[in-house]
Amino acid sequence: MRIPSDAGECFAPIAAVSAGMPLYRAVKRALLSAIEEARFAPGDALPAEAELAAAFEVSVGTLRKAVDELAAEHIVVRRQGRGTFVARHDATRLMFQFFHVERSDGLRELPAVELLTFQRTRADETAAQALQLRVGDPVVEIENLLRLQGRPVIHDRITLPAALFRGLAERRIRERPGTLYQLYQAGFGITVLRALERARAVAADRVSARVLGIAAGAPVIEVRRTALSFSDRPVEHRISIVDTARHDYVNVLSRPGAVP
Amino acid sequence: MRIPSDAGECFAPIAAVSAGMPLYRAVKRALLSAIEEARFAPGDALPAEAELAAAFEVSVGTLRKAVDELAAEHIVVRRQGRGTFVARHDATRLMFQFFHVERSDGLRELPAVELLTFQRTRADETAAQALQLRVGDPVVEIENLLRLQGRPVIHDRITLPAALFRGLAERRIRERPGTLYQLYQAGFGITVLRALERARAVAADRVSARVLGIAAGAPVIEVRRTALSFSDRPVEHRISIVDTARHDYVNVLSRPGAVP
DNA sequence: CCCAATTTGTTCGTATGTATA
DNA sequence: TTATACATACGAACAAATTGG
Repeated sequence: MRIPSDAGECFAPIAAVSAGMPLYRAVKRALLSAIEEARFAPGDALPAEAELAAAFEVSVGTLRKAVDELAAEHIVVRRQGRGTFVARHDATRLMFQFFHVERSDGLRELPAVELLTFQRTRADETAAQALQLRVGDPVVEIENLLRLQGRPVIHDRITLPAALFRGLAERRIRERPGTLYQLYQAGFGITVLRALERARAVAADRVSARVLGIAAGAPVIEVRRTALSFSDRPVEHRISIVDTARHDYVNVLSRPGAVP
Repeated sequence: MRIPSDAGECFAPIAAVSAGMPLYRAVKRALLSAIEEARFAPGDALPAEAELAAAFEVSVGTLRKAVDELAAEHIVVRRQGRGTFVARHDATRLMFQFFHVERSDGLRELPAVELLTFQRTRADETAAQALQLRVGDPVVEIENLLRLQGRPVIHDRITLPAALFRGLAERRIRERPGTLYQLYQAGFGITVLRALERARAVAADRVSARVLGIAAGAPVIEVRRTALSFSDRPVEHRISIVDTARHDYVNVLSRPGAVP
Protein backbone atom coordinates (compact mmCIF):
# COMPACT_ATOMS: atom_id res chain seq x y z
CA MET A 1 0.00 0.00 0.00
CA ARG A 2 1.21 3.44 -0.79
CA ILE A 3 0.09 6.88 0.18
CA PRO A 4 -1.71 8.36 -2.84
CA SER A 5 1.32 10.57 -3.46
CA ASP A 6 1.80 14.26 -3.76
CA ALA A 7 1.87 14.89 -7.46
CA GLY A 8 -1.37 16.71 -6.96
CA GLU A 9 0.41 19.22 -4.79
CA CYS A 10 3.17 19.76 -7.30
CA PHE A 11 1.21 20.29 -10.48
CA ALA A 12 -1.99 22.00 -11.41
CA PRO A 13 -4.27 20.83 -14.19
CA ILE A 14 -3.03 22.13 -17.47
CA ALA A 15 -5.34 23.37 -20.28
CA ALA A 16 -5.52 27.03 -19.28
CA VAL A 17 -1.84 27.43 -20.07
CA SER A 18 -2.03 26.09 -23.57
CA ALA A 19 -2.61 28.81 -26.13
CA GLY A 20 -2.73 27.20 -29.54
CA MET A 21 -0.17 24.77 -28.22
CA PRO A 22 -0.80 21.04 -28.27
CA LEU A 23 -1.67 19.72 -24.85
CA TYR A 24 1.39 17.50 -24.60
CA ARG A 25 3.59 20.50 -25.21
CA ALA A 26 1.95 22.43 -22.41
CA VAL A 27 2.59 19.45 -20.15
CA LYS A 28 6.20 19.39 -21.28
CA ARG A 29 6.59 23.06 -20.43
CA ALA A 30 5.14 22.50 -16.99
CA LEU A 31 7.53 19.63 -16.34
CA LEU A 32 10.41 21.67 -17.72
CA SER A 33 9.58 24.56 -15.41
CA ALA A 34 9.43 22.24 -12.44
CA ILE A 35 12.85 20.85 -13.26
CA GLU A 36 14.28 24.27 -14.02
CA GLU A 37 13.02 25.64 -10.71
CA ALA A 38 14.66 22.66 -9.03
CA ARG A 39 11.37 21.36 -7.67
CA PHE A 40 12.99 18.15 -8.86
CA ALA A 41 16.71 18.04 -8.43
CA PRO A 42 19.08 16.17 -10.75
CA GLY A 43 18.90 12.50 -9.90
CA ASP A 44 15.40 12.75 -8.45
CA ALA A 45 12.66 10.55 -9.77
CA LEU A 46 9.61 12.22 -11.23
CA PRO A 47 6.25 10.98 -9.98
CA ALA A 48 5.04 7.95 -11.88
CA GLU A 49 3.40 8.47 -15.24
CA ALA A 50 -0.02 7.57 -13.92
CA GLU A 51 0.34 10.07 -11.09
CA LEU A 52 1.55 12.85 -13.33
CA ALA A 53 -1.22 12.18 -15.80
CA ALA A 54 -3.76 12.39 -13.03
CA ALA A 55 -2.26 15.60 -11.64
CA PHE A 56 -2.27 17.30 -15.03
CA GLU A 57 -5.63 15.75 -15.83
CA VAL A 58 -4.41 14.34 -19.12
CA SER A 59 -4.24 10.80 -20.42
CA VAL A 60 -1.17 8.67 -19.90
CA GLY A 61 -0.49 8.76 -23.63
CA THR A 62 -0.34 12.54 -23.64
CA LEU A 63 1.89 12.60 -20.60
CA ARG A 64 4.17 10.06 -22.23
CA LYS A 65 4.51 12.16 -25.35
CA ALA A 66 5.64 15.09 -23.23
CA VAL A 67 8.18 12.96 -21.39
CA ASP A 68 9.32 11.47 -24.71
CA GLU A 69 10.53 14.87 -25.82
CA LEU A 70 12.26 15.60 -22.54
CA ALA A 71 14.02 12.25 -22.79
CA ALA A 72 15.07 12.95 -26.38
CA GLU A 73 16.66 16.18 -25.16
CA HIS A 74 18.48 14.34 -22.39
CA ILE A 75 16.68 16.38 -19.75
CA VAL A 76 15.23 13.27 -18.15
CA VAL A 77 16.24 9.63 -18.32
CA ARG A 78 13.73 6.79 -18.27
CA ARG A 79 14.46 3.40 -16.78
CA GLN A 80 11.92 0.69 -17.32
CA GLY A 81 10.72 -0.73 -14.06
CA ARG A 82 12.35 2.02 -12.00
CA GLY A 83 11.06 5.40 -13.00
CA THR A 84 11.88 8.63 -14.81
CA PHE A 85 14.76 10.64 -13.41
CA VAL A 86 16.04 14.16 -13.88
CA ALA A 87 19.25 13.72 -15.85
CA ARG A 88 22.45 14.11 -13.93
CA HIS A 89 25.78 15.06 -15.42
CA ASP A 90 28.37 12.34 -15.31
CA ALA A 91 31.51 11.29 -17.12
CA THR A 92 29.55 9.36 -19.72
CA ARG A 93 27.37 12.28 -20.66
CA LEU A 94 30.40 14.56 -20.90
CA MET A 95 32.14 12.03 -23.06
CA PHE A 96 29.42 11.46 -25.58
CA GLN A 97 27.65 14.77 -25.63
CA PHE A 98 30.28 17.39 -24.96
CA PHE A 99 33.74 16.01 -25.54
CA HIS A 100 34.70 15.92 -29.18
CA VAL A 101 38.37 15.09 -29.31
CA GLU A 102 39.48 11.55 -29.90
CA ARG A 103 42.55 9.75 -31.08
CA SER A 104 43.10 9.62 -34.80
CA ASP A 105 42.58 5.87 -34.67
CA GLY A 106 39.10 6.47 -33.29
CA LEU A 107 39.66 5.47 -29.68
CA ARG A 108 37.98 7.67 -27.12
CA GLU A 109 39.39 8.30 -23.71
CA LEU A 110 38.51 10.46 -20.73
CA PRO A 111 40.92 13.37 -20.42
CA ALA A 112 42.98 13.96 -17.30
CA VAL A 113 42.46 17.57 -16.28
CA GLU A 114 45.01 19.84 -14.66
CA LEU A 115 44.02 23.26 -13.38
CA LEU A 116 46.59 25.82 -14.46
CA THR A 117 45.16 29.13 -13.30
CA PHE A 118 42.10 30.48 -11.53
CA GLN A 119 41.26 34.15 -11.30
CA ARG A 120 38.43 36.57 -10.86
CA THR A 121 38.41 39.29 -13.46
CA ARG A 122 36.08 41.27 -15.74
CA ALA A 123 34.47 40.19 -18.96
CA ASP A 124 36.16 41.22 -22.15
CA GLU A 125 34.11 41.89 -25.27
CA THR A 126 34.21 38.32 -26.57
CA ALA A 127 33.15 36.73 -23.32
CA ALA A 128 30.53 39.41 -22.66
CA GLN A 129 28.89 38.82 -25.99
CA ALA A 130 28.92 35.05 -25.64
CA LEU A 131 27.58 35.12 -22.09
CA GLN A 132 25.12 37.96 -22.64
CA LEU A 133 26.88 40.14 -20.12
CA ARG A 134 28.17 43.69 -20.25
CA VAL A 135 31.86 44.31 -20.78
CA GLY A 136 33.43 44.61 -17.34
CA ASP A 137 30.92 42.39 -15.55
CA PRO A 138 32.65 40.13 -13.03
CA VAL A 139 33.64 36.73 -14.32
CA VAL A 140 35.72 33.78 -13.24
CA GLU A 141 38.45 32.61 -15.57
CA ILE A 142 39.80 29.10 -15.42
CA GLU A 143 42.68 27.73 -17.40
CA ASN A 144 42.88 23.97 -17.82
CA LEU A 145 45.22 21.54 -19.48
CA LEU A 146 43.71 18.29 -20.68
CA ARG A 147 45.88 15.27 -21.32
CA LEU A 148 45.08 12.15 -23.26
CA GLN A 149 47.32 9.18 -22.61
CA GLY A 150 49.46 11.47 -20.53
CA ARG A 151 50.12 13.75 -23.47
CA PRO A 152 48.91 17.39 -23.35
CA VAL A 153 46.31 17.87 -26.09
CA ILE A 154 43.85 20.61 -25.15
CA HIS A 155 44.40 23.99 -23.56
CA ASP A 156 41.13 25.42 -22.22
CA ARG A 157 40.35 28.95 -21.18
CA ILE A 158 36.96 28.99 -19.50
CA THR A 159 34.92 32.05 -18.58
CA LEU A 160 32.02 31.89 -16.14
CA PRO A 161 29.62 34.66 -15.09
CA ALA A 162 30.47 35.31 -11.45
CA ALA A 163 26.84 36.09 -10.73
CA LEU A 164 25.87 32.51 -11.51
CA PHE A 165 28.73 30.92 -9.59
CA ARG A 166 28.63 32.60 -6.19
CA GLY A 167 31.31 31.33 -3.89
CA LEU A 168 33.25 29.47 -6.54
CA ALA A 169 36.78 29.09 -5.25
CA GLU A 170 39.88 27.50 -6.65
CA ARG A 171 39.72 24.82 -3.98
CA ARG A 172 36.29 23.65 -5.10
CA ILE A 173 37.60 23.15 -8.59
CA ARG A 174 40.76 21.40 -7.49
CA GLU A 175 38.94 19.11 -5.09
CA ARG A 176 35.90 18.32 -7.19
CA PRO A 177 35.41 14.61 -7.52
CA GLY A 178 33.99 14.50 -11.07
CA THR A 179 33.76 16.65 -14.17
CA LEU A 180 33.47 20.42 -14.25
CA TYR A 181 29.88 20.16 -15.45
CA GLN A 182 29.08 17.93 -12.51
CA LEU A 183 30.41 20.67 -10.26
CA TYR A 184 28.28 23.28 -12.01
CA GLN A 185 25.24 21.13 -11.46
CA ALA A 186 25.80 19.81 -7.96
CA GLY A 187 27.46 22.92 -6.59
CA PHE A 188 25.59 25.73 -8.27
CA GLY A 189 22.37 24.27 -9.64
CA ILE A 190 23.45 24.95 -13.19
CA THR A 191 22.75 22.23 -15.72
CA VAL A 192 24.46 22.39 -19.08
CA LEU A 193 21.98 21.04 -21.61
CA ARG A 194 23.66 21.72 -24.91
CA ALA A 195 26.45 23.68 -26.49
CA LEU A 196 27.34 25.56 -29.64
CA GLU A 197 30.84 25.16 -30.99
CA ARG A 198 32.64 27.08 -33.70
CA ALA A 199 36.07 25.95 -34.76
CA ARG A 200 38.82 27.52 -36.82
CA ALA A 201 42.43 26.83 -37.53
CA VAL A 202 44.97 29.18 -36.02
CA ALA A 203 48.70 29.27 -35.43
CA ALA A 204 49.44 28.31 -31.85
CA ASP A 205 50.24 31.35 -29.72
CA ARG A 206 53.23 31.27 -27.42
CA VAL A 207 51.29 30.43 -24.27
CA SER A 208 49.30 27.54 -25.72
CA ALA A 209 52.35 26.24 -27.52
CA ARG A 210 54.33 26.10 -24.30
CA VAL A 211 51.46 24.49 -22.41
CA LEU A 212 50.89 21.91 -25.12
CA GLY A 213 54.57 21.33 -25.74
CA ILE A 214 54.42 22.18 -29.44
CA ALA A 215 56.12 24.77 -31.60
CA ALA A 216 54.71 28.28 -31.50
CA GLY A 217 52.97 28.88 -34.81
CA ALA A 218 52.02 25.24 -35.33
CA PRO A 219 48.52 24.86 -36.76
CA VAL A 220 45.99 24.06 -34.04
CA ILE A 221 42.22 24.13 -33.85
CA GLU A 222 40.63 26.84 -31.77
CA VAL A 223 37.15 25.82 -30.59
CA ARG A 224 34.91 28.45 -29.10
CA ARG A 225 32.12 26.86 -27.13
CA THR A 226 29.10 28.46 -25.54
CA ALA A 227 27.36 26.11 -23.12
CA LEU A 228 23.63 26.64 -22.67
CA SER A 229 21.26 25.80 -19.88
CA PHE A 230 17.46 26.02 -19.77
CA SER A 231 15.89 28.53 -22.14
CA ASP A 232 19.20 28.60 -24.00
CA ARG A 233 20.75 30.71 -21.31
CA PRO A 234 24.54 30.85 -21.76
CA VAL A 235 26.38 29.75 -18.64
CA GLU A 236 29.91 29.09 -19.83
CA HIS A 237 32.23 30.33 -22.52
CA ARG A 238 35.23 28.24 -23.40
CA ILE A 239 38.07 28.64 -25.83
CA SER A 240 39.90 25.39 -26.46
CA ILE A 241 43.18 25.10 -28.29
CA VAL A 242 43.47 21.57 -29.62
CA ASP A 243 46.68 19.98 -30.81
CA THR A 244 45.43 17.82 -33.67
CA ALA A 245 48.73 16.17 -34.45
CA ARG A 246 47.55 12.84 -33.01
CA HIS A 247 43.89 13.62 -32.31
CA ASP A 248 40.82 14.75 -34.23
CA TYR A 249 37.95 17.07 -33.53
CA VAL A 250 34.95 14.91 -34.33
CA ASN A 251 31.45 15.78 -35.41
CA VAL A 252 28.85 13.04 -35.72
CA LEU A 253 26.05 14.36 -37.83
CA SER A 254 22.43 13.37 -37.62
CA ARG A 255 22.23 10.65 -35.08
CA PRO A 256 18.73 10.95 -33.73
CA GLY A 257 19.28 7.73 -31.86
CA ALA A 258 20.31 4.35 -33.07
CA VAL A 259 19.98 3.66 -36.76
CA PRO A 260 19.51 -0.07 -36.75
CA MET B 1 -14.67 7.10 -54.13
CA ARG B 2 -11.26 5.58 -54.26
CA ILE B 3 -9.96 2.21 -55.28
CA PRO B 4 -9.04 0.34 -52.06
CA SER B 5 -5.37 0.85 -52.93
CA ASP B 6 -2.44 -1.43 -53.33
CA ALA B 7 -0.67 -1.31 -50.02
CA GLY B 8 -1.72 -4.88 -49.60
CA GLU B 9 0.36 -5.80 -52.60
CA CYS B 10 3.41 -4.00 -51.25
CA PHE B 11 3.54 -5.26 -47.70
CA ALA B 12 2.94 -8.52 -45.99
CA PRO B 13 1.62 -8.83 -42.46
CA ILE B 14 4.44 -8.49 -39.98
CA ALA B 15 4.78 -10.55 -36.76
CA ALA B 16 6.73 -13.47 -38.24
CA VAL B 17 9.68 -11.15 -38.83
CA SER B 18 9.90 -9.83 -35.30
CA ALA B 19 12.23 -11.85 -33.14
CA GLY B 20 12.28 -10.32 -29.72
CA MET B 21 11.89 -6.99 -31.47
CA PRO B 22 8.98 -4.68 -30.63
CA LEU B 23 6.30 -4.78 -33.27
CA TYR B 24 6.71 -1.15 -34.25
CA ARG B 25 10.38 -1.76 -34.91
CA ALA B 26 9.62 -4.66 -37.20
CA VAL B 27 7.25 -2.38 -39.08
CA LYS B 28 9.98 0.25 -39.27
CA ARG B 29 12.41 -2.28 -40.72
CA ALA B 30 9.88 -3.31 -43.32
CA LEU B 31 9.28 0.28 -44.36
CA LEU B 32 13.02 0.95 -44.36
CA SER B 33 13.62 -2.04 -46.62
CA ALA B 34 10.92 -0.89 -48.99
CA ILE B 35 12.50 2.54 -49.22
CA GLU B 36 16.00 1.13 -49.50
CA GLU B 37 14.95 -1.18 -52.32
CA ALA B 38 13.41 1.85 -54.02
CA ARG B 39 9.92 0.38 -53.96
CA PHE B 40 9.20 3.96 -52.98
CA ALA B 41 11.42 6.49 -54.67
CA PRO B 42 12.50 9.76 -53.06
CA GLY B 43 9.63 12.19 -53.26
CA ASP B 44 7.02 9.46 -53.42
CA ALA B 45 4.20 9.39 -50.96
CA LEU B 46 3.85 6.34 -48.79
CA PRO B 47 0.39 4.80 -48.57
CA ALA B 48 -1.79 6.49 -45.98
CA GLU B 49 -1.32 5.47 -42.36
CA ALA B 50 -4.61 3.62 -42.27
CA GLU B 51 -3.68 1.67 -45.37
CA LEU B 52 -0.25 0.75 -44.12
CA ALA B 53 -1.63 -0.27 -40.76
CA ALA B 54 -4.11 -2.52 -42.50
CA ALA B 55 -1.46 -4.03 -44.76
CA PHE B 56 0.86 -4.79 -41.84
CA GLU B 57 -2.11 -5.83 -39.70
CA VAL B 58 -1.10 -3.53 -36.88
CA SER B 59 -2.91 -0.66 -35.24
CA VAL B 60 -2.52 2.88 -36.50
CA GLY B 61 -0.73 3.81 -33.30
CA THR B 62 1.91 1.16 -33.85
CA LEU B 63 2.35 2.18 -37.46
CA ARG B 64 2.71 5.79 -36.38
CA LYS B 65 5.44 4.95 -33.91
CA ALA B 66 7.40 3.26 -36.68
CA VAL B 67 6.98 6.26 -38.96
CA ASP B 68 7.87 8.59 -36.08
CA GLU B 69 11.34 7.11 -35.95
CA LEU B 70 11.81 7.26 -39.69
CA ALA B 71 10.79 10.91 -39.60
CA ALA B 72 13.21 11.62 -36.74
CA GLU B 73 15.99 10.17 -38.88
CA HIS B 74 14.98 12.34 -41.83
CA ILE B 75 14.25 9.28 -43.93
CA VAL B 76 10.65 10.32 -44.47
CA VAL B 77 8.91 13.67 -44.16
CA ARG B 78 5.36 14.03 -42.93
CA ARG B 79 2.99 16.74 -44.05
CA GLN B 80 -0.30 17.09 -42.28
CA GLY B 81 -3.19 16.83 -44.68
CA ARG B 82 -0.98 15.65 -47.52
CA GLY B 83 0.81 12.47 -46.63
CA THR B 84 4.17 10.96 -45.73
CA PHE B 85 6.92 11.24 -48.32
CA VAL B 86 10.27 9.62 -48.81
CA ALA B 87 12.75 12.39 -48.06
CA ARG B 88 14.42 13.99 -51.02
CA HIS B 89 17.73 15.77 -50.95
CA ASP B 90 17.51 19.47 -51.58
CA ALA B 91 19.49 22.60 -50.89
CA THR B 92 17.84 23.08 -47.51
CA ARG B 93 18.74 19.62 -46.28
CA LEU B 94 22.32 20.06 -47.47
CA MET B 95 22.49 23.39 -45.74
CA PHE B 96 21.24 22.33 -42.36
CA GLN B 97 22.36 18.74 -42.16
CA PHE B 98 25.62 18.52 -44.08
CA PHE B 99 27.12 21.95 -44.57
CA HIS B 100 28.98 23.21 -41.55
CA VAL B 101 30.84 26.30 -42.63
CA GLU B 102 29.37 29.69 -41.97
CA ARG B 103 30.57 33.23 -41.74
CA SER B 104 32.17 34.27 -38.47
CA ASP B 105 29.25 36.59 -37.86
CA GLY B 106 26.93 33.59 -37.97
CA LEU B 107 25.33 34.17 -41.35
CA ARG B 108 24.79 31.05 -43.42
CA GLU B 109 24.91 31.04 -47.15
CA LEU B 110 24.72 28.46 -49.91
CA PRO B 111 28.13 27.94 -51.49
CA ALA B 112 28.74 28.44 -55.19
CA VAL B 113 30.48 25.33 -56.47
CA GLU B 114 33.08 25.18 -59.22
CA LEU B 115 34.29 21.84 -60.54
CA LEU B 116 38.05 21.90 -60.85
CA THR B 117 38.97 18.37 -61.89
CA PHE B 118 37.29 15.06 -62.62
CA GLN B 119 39.15 11.81 -63.06
CA ARG B 120 38.81 8.09 -62.80
CA THR B 121 41.55 6.49 -60.79
CA ARG B 122 42.20 3.84 -58.14
CA ALA B 123 41.57 4.01 -54.43
CA ASP B 124 44.52 4.87 -52.24
CA GLU B 125 44.75 3.48 -48.73
CA THR B 126 42.87 6.31 -47.04
CA ALA B 127 39.95 6.25 -49.43
CA ALA B 128 39.84 2.47 -49.50
CA GLN B 129 39.58 2.26 -45.76
CA ALA B 130 36.92 4.95 -45.54
CA LEU B 131 34.84 3.47 -48.35
CA GLN B 132 35.37 -0.16 -47.36
CA LEU B 133 37.08 -0.92 -50.66
CA ARG B 134 40.35 -2.59 -51.50
CA VAL B 135 43.33 -0.46 -52.40
CA GLY B 136 43.31 -0.13 -56.18
CA ASP B 137 39.56 -0.49 -56.63
CA PRO B 138 38.25 1.92 -59.24
CA VAL B 139 37.05 5.24 -57.91
CA VAL B 140 36.01 8.62 -59.23
CA GLU B 141 37.81 11.66 -57.88
CA ILE B 142 36.25 15.08 -58.00
CA GLU B 143 37.89 18.32 -56.99
CA ASN B 144 35.62 21.23 -56.14
CA LEU B 145 36.09 24.82 -55.10
CA LEU B 146 33.34 26.31 -52.97
CA ARG B 147 32.92 30.05 -52.73
CA LEU B 148 30.99 32.06 -50.19
CA GLN B 149 30.19 35.62 -51.17
CA GLY B 150 32.37 35.12 -54.18
CA ARG B 151 35.39 34.35 -52.04
CA PRO B 152 37.03 30.90 -52.23
CA VAL B 153 36.68 29.18 -48.86
CA ILE B 154 36.61 25.40 -49.26
CA HIS B 155 38.69 23.09 -51.40
CA ASP B 156 37.06 19.65 -51.67
CA ARG B 157 38.58 16.41 -52.88
CA ILE B 158 35.81 13.85 -53.19
CA THR B 159 36.25 10.13 -53.76
CA LEU B 160 33.38 7.92 -54.95
CA PRO B 161 33.33 4.14 -55.45
CA ALA B 162 33.03 3.70 -59.22
CA ALA B 163 30.96 0.58 -58.69
CA LEU B 164 28.18 2.62 -57.10
CA PHE B 165 28.27 5.42 -59.67
CA ARG B 166 28.11 3.63 -63.01
CA GLY B 167 28.16 6.00 -65.92
CA LEU B 168 29.11 9.06 -63.90
CA ALA B 169 30.67 11.53 -66.29
CA GLU B 170 32.10 14.99 -65.89
CA ARG B 171 29.21 16.41 -67.88
CA ARG B 172 26.63 15.11 -65.45
CA ILE B 173 28.37 16.87 -62.63
CA ARG B 174 28.81 20.11 -64.52
CA GLU B 175 25.25 20.18 -65.73
CA ARG B 176 23.52 19.00 -62.60
CA PRO B 177 20.80 21.40 -61.57
CA GLY B 178 21.08 21.05 -57.78
CA THR B 179 23.49 19.80 -55.17
CA LEU B 180 25.89 16.90 -55.55
CA TYR B 181 23.84 14.83 -53.12
CA GLN B 182 20.76 15.46 -55.21
CA LEU B 183 22.67 14.06 -58.16
CA TYR B 184 23.69 10.99 -56.17
CA GLN B 185 20.07 10.41 -55.27
CA ALA B 186 18.30 11.23 -58.50
CA GLY B 187 20.97 9.90 -60.83
CA PHE B 188 22.27 6.85 -59.01
CA GLY B 189 19.70 5.95 -56.39
CA ILE B 190 22.11 6.70 -53.58
CA THR B 191 20.72 8.57 -50.62
CA VAL B 192 23.14 10.10 -48.14
CA LEU B 193 21.53 9.78 -44.73
CA ARG B 194 24.25 10.91 -42.39
CA ALA B 195 27.95 11.61 -42.22
CA LEU B 196 30.92 11.35 -39.91
CA GLU B 197 33.40 14.20 -39.87
CA ARG B 198 36.82 14.41 -38.29
CA ALA B 199 38.65 17.72 -38.38
CA ARG B 200 42.22 18.73 -37.71
CA ALA B 201 44.33 21.79 -38.24
CA VAL B 202 47.02 21.58 -40.90
CA ALA B 203 49.26 23.94 -42.78
CA ALA B 204 47.81 24.61 -46.21
CA ASP B 205 49.60 22.63 -48.89
CA ARG B 206 50.66 24.36 -52.07
CA VAL B 207 47.70 23.19 -54.16
CA SER B 208 44.99 24.16 -51.69
CA ALA B 209 46.73 27.43 -50.94
CA ARG B 210 46.75 28.39 -54.59
CA VAL B 211 43.14 27.34 -55.07
CA LEU B 212 42.00 29.23 -51.99
CA GLY B 213 44.19 32.24 -52.65
CA ILE B 214 46.00 32.05 -49.33
CA ALA B 215 49.63 31.66 -48.33
CA ALA B 216 51.06 28.16 -48.41
CA GLY B 217 51.53 27.03 -44.83
CA ALA B 218 48.66 29.10 -43.48
CA PRO B 219 46.65 27.23 -40.85
CA VAL B 220 43.51 25.67 -42.32
CA ILE B 221 41.06 23.06 -41.16
CA GLU B 222 41.12 19.71 -42.89
CA VAL B 223 37.77 17.93 -42.59
CA ARG B 224 37.57 14.27 -43.55
CA ARG B 225 33.99 13.24 -44.13
CA THR B 226 32.54 9.81 -44.74
CA ALA B 227 28.97 9.97 -46.01
CA LEU B 228 26.77 7.00 -45.17
CA SER B 229 23.66 5.59 -46.78
CA PHE B 230 21.32 2.88 -45.55
CA SER B 231 22.85 0.36 -43.14
CA ASP B 232 25.70 2.82 -42.64
CA ARG B 233 27.16 1.90 -46.00
CA PRO B 234 29.86 4.45 -46.93
CA VAL B 235 29.20 6.02 -50.31
CA GLU B 236 31.46 9.07 -50.39
CA HIS B 237 34.75 10.13 -48.90
CA ARG B 238 35.59 13.79 -48.88
CA ILE B 239 38.56 15.79 -47.71
CA SER B 240 37.77 19.47 -47.32
CA ILE B 241 40.33 22.17 -46.78
CA VAL B 242 38.61 25.12 -45.14
CA ASP B 243 40.02 28.61 -44.95
CA THR B 244 38.78 29.75 -41.55
CA ALA B 245 40.08 33.30 -41.76
CA ARG B 246 36.55 34.67 -42.17
CA HIS B 247 34.48 31.54 -41.63
CA ASP B 248 33.95 28.93 -38.92
CA TYR B 249 33.44 25.23 -38.88
CA VAL B 250 30.32 24.87 -36.75
CA ASN B 251 29.06 22.04 -34.63
CA VAL B 252 25.65 22.34 -33.05
CA LEU B 253 25.46 19.79 -30.30
CA SER B 254 22.38 18.07 -29.02
CA ARG B 255 19.53 19.61 -30.86
CA PRO B 256 16.99 16.83 -31.04
CA GLY B 257 14.48 19.29 -32.37
CA ALA B 258 13.33 22.62 -31.13
CA VAL B 259 13.98 23.36 -27.47
CA PRO B 260 11.16 25.73 -26.67
C1' DC C 1 -15.65 31.17 -51.67
C1' DC C 2 -17.13 27.34 -49.51
C1' DC C 3 -17.69 22.44 -49.05
C1' DA C 4 -16.34 17.71 -48.87
C1' DA C 5 -12.92 14.21 -48.94
C1' DT C 6 -8.41 12.78 -47.55
C1' DT C 7 -4.47 12.73 -44.58
C1' DT C 8 -1.73 13.53 -40.69
C1' DG C 9 -1.84 15.42 -35.72
C1' DT C 10 -3.65 15.10 -31.11
C1' DT C 11 -6.06 13.03 -27.31
C1' DC C 12 -8.38 9.64 -24.89
C1' DG C 13 -8.72 5.11 -22.38
C1' DT C 14 -7.55 0.38 -21.76
C1' DA C 15 -4.98 -3.85 -21.71
C1' DT C 16 -0.87 -6.43 -21.60
C1' DG C 17 4.29 -7.14 -21.52
C1' DT C 18 8.68 -6.57 -19.12
C1' DA C 19 12.14 -4.85 -16.02
C1' DT C 20 13.08 -3.60 -11.17
C1' DA C 21 13.12 -3.69 -6.24
C1' DT D 1 6.36 -13.39 -4.99
C1' DT D 2 4.40 -9.23 -5.25
C1' DA D 3 3.93 -4.54 -6.32
C1' DT D 4 5.46 -0.73 -9.05
C1' DA D 5 7.09 1.43 -13.03
C1' DC D 6 7.86 2.12 -17.75
C1' DA D 7 7.15 -0.13 -22.64
C1' DT D 8 4.22 -1.75 -26.06
C1' DA D 9 -0.09 -2.27 -28.45
C1' DC D 10 -4.84 -1.55 -29.55
C1' DG D 11 -8.81 1.14 -31.22
C1' DA D 12 -11.62 5.13 -31.36
C1' DA D 13 -12.66 9.94 -31.90
C1' DC D 14 -11.90 14.58 -33.09
C1' DA D 15 -8.79 18.52 -34.73
C1' DA D 16 -6.21 20.69 -38.30
C1' DA D 17 -4.12 21.08 -42.82
C1' DT D 18 -4.53 20.27 -47.69
C1' DT D 19 -6.66 19.52 -52.02
C1' DG D 20 -10.05 19.55 -55.51
C1' DG D 21 -14.61 20.31 -56.93
